[in-house]
Amino acid sequence: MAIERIENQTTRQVTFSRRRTGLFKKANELSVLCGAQIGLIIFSSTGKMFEYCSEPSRHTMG
Amino acid sequence: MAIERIENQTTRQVTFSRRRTGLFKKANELSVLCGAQIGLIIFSSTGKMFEYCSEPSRHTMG
DNA sequence: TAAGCTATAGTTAGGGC
DNA sequence: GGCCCTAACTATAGCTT
Repeated sequence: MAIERIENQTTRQVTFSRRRTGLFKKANELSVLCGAQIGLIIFSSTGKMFEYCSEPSRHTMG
Repeated sequence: MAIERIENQTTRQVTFSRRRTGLFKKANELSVLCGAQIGLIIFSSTGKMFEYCSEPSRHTMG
């Protein structure tokens, strides 16, 4: 599957929902596995905002 | 593989590098496929910063 | 550390409800 | 919109060099 804008609105919406969930999951895994601090903010093409912020880690924070 | 802090420093470093690359790639794919605007900032456990910001999309920007 | 390899675990497109 | 399913695709852990 080519990485280019999905023109069909329904398909784009479904893909956005699925991949956003996957991206948040991956961000959280990276944070936990490696003790990284991560902030992630997404604005959909309709302007809706979604965000993720990692938990503070006792390994990097006091 | 369990999602919990990797204690071995070498393994953690390698995993951080690999997964960070993967996360940036996924963020970019989501942005392009769905016309989303995305900002992502990562601080490694050693305090080094990495960031990603999507390209402006003509579909959501003027 | 950093590549490169590869088996396998994980993600997701497409479809139905 | 959400949830479930499966086939196909992708990411990556563990290993070698």
